[in-house]
Amino acid sequence: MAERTRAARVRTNDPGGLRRRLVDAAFEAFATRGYHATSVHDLKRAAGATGGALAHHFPSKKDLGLAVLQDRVADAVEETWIRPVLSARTAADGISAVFTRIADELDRQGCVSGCPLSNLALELSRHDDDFRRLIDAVFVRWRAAVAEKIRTDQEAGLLEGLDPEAFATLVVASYSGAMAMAKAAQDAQALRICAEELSRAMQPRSASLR
Amino acid sequence: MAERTRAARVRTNDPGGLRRRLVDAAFEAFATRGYHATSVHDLKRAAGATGGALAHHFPSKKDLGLAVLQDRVADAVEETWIRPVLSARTAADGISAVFTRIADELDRQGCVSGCPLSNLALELSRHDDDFRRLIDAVFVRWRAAVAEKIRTDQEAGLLEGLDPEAFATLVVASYSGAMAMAKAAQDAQALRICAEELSRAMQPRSASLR
DNA sequence: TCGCGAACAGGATAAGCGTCCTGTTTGGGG
DNA sequence: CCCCAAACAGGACGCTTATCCTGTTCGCGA
Repeated sequence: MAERTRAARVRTNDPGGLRRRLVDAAFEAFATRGYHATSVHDLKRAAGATGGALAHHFPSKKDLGLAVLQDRVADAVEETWIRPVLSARTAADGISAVFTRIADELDRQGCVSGCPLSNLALELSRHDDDFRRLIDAVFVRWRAAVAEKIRTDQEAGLLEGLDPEAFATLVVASYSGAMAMAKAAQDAQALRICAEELSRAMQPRSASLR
Repeated sequence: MAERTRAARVRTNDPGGLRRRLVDAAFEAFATRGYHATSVHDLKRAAGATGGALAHHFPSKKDLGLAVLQDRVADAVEETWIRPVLSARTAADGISAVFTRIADELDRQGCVSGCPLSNLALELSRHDDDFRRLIDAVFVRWRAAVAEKIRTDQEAGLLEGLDPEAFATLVVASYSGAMAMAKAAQDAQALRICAEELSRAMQPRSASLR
């Protein structure tokens, strides 16, 4: 049943590489177009894989989705949010910088696809509980990292008067929601505004005008 | 081709009623399961309509989606957010009350389906520009109403030191994002936390601990 | 009362979907 | 070198999808 008429039959088994290409293609597609709006045929074409190969690595579309969440979405949050914030001078600096950097990137690439985690969260949380658990775990990790940085600042005397966990929740919620508005407006301004307002909310409570 | 074997053929033309039932069913389904995850067959069954009737009122699924946004989502935001906030004593009261009321409702009904507008925003904004424009318009209206209430408070001397438009953006973003987290956690706590943090951020900047 | 357009019934249709199956190729361990 | 499990090819399969078509029924205006 294999192809024989084509000139050179050159195939090399590369399980790790093909698997990675499939998850990459799925991450890209799920994050931009959505899980249900993406067909497995699209993914096969994007990754240059055949049905047999896909079925071998991922028996079902759901398995691919779970792999995307574990192998890509979690890392994306780690790279774009957690590491920059933790390595910044202060929590306020880090949070503001992340908002600004992402807004700049969106302007540069000219379109807003939204936060991959939020996109999948809204689409899949109620669809399947396995998805929901993974998504929630990423949100928990995200909030915990921001809260940790805030607490570190407080212990160093750089910040006062905030509940670390609560404010971290506000930060993550603001980002997620601002990205939703940015996606609807196709304009990153909402992100910059929220960054500014969060900075204001973090300032120590002394008499100062704007 | 019509049914003749069935006992009593009782049909009454009710264009307005059937149309409303279709849009209701679509709103319910799109808001909870999502647009792409809902088939038109599901909608026909939920509304008790036949293919011919659906096609008569809505030539395509997209037409139904646009009607849902115009006739239901916009009103839902008006009812659950804009009117309560505008009619509250102060902006701070209104915002806090809406967060709390919705959190209570979610606890009572035991599951979190999320904000209909945000759900559709993330799923459809990049899918189709007609959807995107309608969604953005609702966000704009939403933010403007909250900003208006804040400005009214300021003019009455009840509030100071806030940029109305900017803070309204933070409020809407926080709600949208907190609802996303609540959906992933299936727990309304994120909403209560954000309400509390927004209240703190609205307090005049005097020396007071928590 | 009657006619005509709007409202609706019910299925046809073609394309697309996710999954699975059989067969072939690869490459590392014995 | 050989062999066998893993890796992959390619398509069949059954089901669902959204749309559309023809035919029937309703109900308002005249």
